[in-house]
Amino acid sequence: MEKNIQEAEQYCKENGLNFTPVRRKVLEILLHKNTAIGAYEILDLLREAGFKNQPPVAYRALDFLVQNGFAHKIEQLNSFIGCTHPGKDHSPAFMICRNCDSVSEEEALTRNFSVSQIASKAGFTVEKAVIEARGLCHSCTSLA
Amino acid sequence: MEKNIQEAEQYCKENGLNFTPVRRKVLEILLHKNTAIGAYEILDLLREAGFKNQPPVAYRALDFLVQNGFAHKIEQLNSFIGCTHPGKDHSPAFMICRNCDSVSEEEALTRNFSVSQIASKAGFTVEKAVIEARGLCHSCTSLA
DNA sequence: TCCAGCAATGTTATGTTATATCATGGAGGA
DNA sequence: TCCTCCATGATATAACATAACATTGCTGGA
Repeated sequence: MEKNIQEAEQYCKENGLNFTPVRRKVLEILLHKNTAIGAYEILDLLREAGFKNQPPVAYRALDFLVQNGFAHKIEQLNSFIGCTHPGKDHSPAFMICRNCDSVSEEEALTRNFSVSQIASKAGFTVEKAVIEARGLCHSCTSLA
Repeated sequence: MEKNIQEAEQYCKENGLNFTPVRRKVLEILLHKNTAIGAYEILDLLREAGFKNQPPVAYRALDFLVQNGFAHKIEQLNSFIGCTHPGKDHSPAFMICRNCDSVSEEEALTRNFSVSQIASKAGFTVEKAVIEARGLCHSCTSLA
């Protein structure tokens, strides 16, 4: 945990990113749990820790963390989870347990593994998978 | 389009599902576009068509359609898209174009294809992929 | 030193998405 | 008939997210 924070700090230093107290605190909050946390729950925890607690405070910090690979948004839950191997250009697959709410991040590596392969490696039983890719469709690629 | 509606009607008849006017209308709305539509936009269109337009009206119809495979929710956009091959137990992958906002549904078949394979078949250039699976984690599977 | 520029944070307000809850109506079976 | 079930009507509010403008505090150059 503390090790991950230090790595994040180091990474920021090397890349000219500003690892401010709120951002650090939010990352600490995220890494503290193995479930995803909503922005407003984070906001509560920030207030308890003496930070301001208007929504933008949390969302800005989360933007920063997501932007720079320290956290991910879980779209199905409208919530966020810390990333334990930031910095790398990775393309993760998340396994969300409907029983214990745990979320585990599995590396899809070069994007050449299927959901079922990833899941079975992780011992996860998939009931429903959401796959959404953003990018450029065929015609828009042609135009560019 | 009209053909898809009729198929949906047929499917409902065979499966004891109630294909009511609102549900039909919402499906028509969804199938009319190749982009995803938000619930409140659907609500507006429902009102124009003479339906009631409180939020639950749209959300209930959408629940029905999603539940029964006539539509899908695009999590990244908080919006919905009609499904052109409902009824089957399929596991789709969505290609969302950031330029023209089109959303195309590609079949991931037995879940044994990777996002990149699916995308390249569709001529889609992936910039960011979201993969989220719901189910049971290793420990919760063991307990059951 | 002074101040222009910039990034981050503070603050207020509001927009957007989604659900809980209770009431009403209508079809079909005991 | 009466009861149950499902769908819808209606009201209220919860939960999630961002716009817009003010303030602060640092940094680097004149």
